Amino acid sequence: MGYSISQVAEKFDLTAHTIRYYDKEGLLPFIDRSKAGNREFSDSDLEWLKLICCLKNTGMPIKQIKQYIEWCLQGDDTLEVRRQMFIDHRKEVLKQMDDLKENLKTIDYKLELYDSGCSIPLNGNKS
Amino acid sequence: MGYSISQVAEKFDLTAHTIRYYDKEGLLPFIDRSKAGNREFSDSDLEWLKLICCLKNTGMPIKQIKQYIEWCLQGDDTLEVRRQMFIDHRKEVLKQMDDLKENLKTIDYKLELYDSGCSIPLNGNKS
DNA sequence: TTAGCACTTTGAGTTAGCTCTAAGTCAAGT
DNA sequence: ACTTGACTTAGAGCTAACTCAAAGTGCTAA
Repeated sequence: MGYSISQVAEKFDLTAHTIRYYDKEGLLPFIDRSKAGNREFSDSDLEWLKLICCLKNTGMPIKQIKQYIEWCLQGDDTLEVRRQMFIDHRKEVLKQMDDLKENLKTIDYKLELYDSGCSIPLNGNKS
Repeated sequence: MGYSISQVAEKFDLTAHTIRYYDKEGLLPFIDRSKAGNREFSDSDLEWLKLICCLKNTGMPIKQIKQYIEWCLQGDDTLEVRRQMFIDHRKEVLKQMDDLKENLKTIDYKLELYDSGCSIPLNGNKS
């Protein structure tokens, strides 16, 4: 039977609109249809969508995800370029984590000032 | 003398356009002007901008940052609401770090598959 | 004094990623 | 047969955050 678009939407905390948008953008070229023309997601499709969400949530643009999907469809000739994409993207994710850690320090510093009851946290007369 | 907009732009890896946009949106109501009408940033202004960039880079919308700036200008009456804002935002940053860690696992798993030379990483015939 | 450059403003345009509407199809329940 | 509800498409609309263009001002150096 497979999953309907609304079941998948619920599972992934997306809307059906968004999933159709991803499909339209070429991110889901492998989804089967029922006789009525409705999308039917298999378990393997859910794995694909999970990866797509992972890439999207780590800041990869839709267009680049689409590029990756196209490489996948092209077969083993693109194995190396796909591997390299993950290596590059991994580096960006690590950068994001570092940046987040740095920014957390700034936030914690501000919180210390607020918690200490100091009303002049930053510059003497405005913060 | 203070810093010109282009000096600040360089320092923060922003464009002068973007800084003017932030100013227009009410994020920089404290910047002084030279006789010629040009913005002159003080060291204290740079601290403000640093905090603004920190909040922006951790996903806070411009409108909410503007709200914070307005609270700051209102004085000590808003100390508690500002403190609470940082507490809430800190929680969101921690959530982002957790999500990033989870997604990194997925990426590392894919990389293992690619590195092991397996051409069928996800679902048997398409990835 | 004139050229050049960095700055100014207003307001329009761009991009990404949705988000929604309209009009319609299909299958199941009463 | 009819209603209900989930699905379909094409395409328009929306929001956030820039990004740029046009027209103009004011300092500085030759």
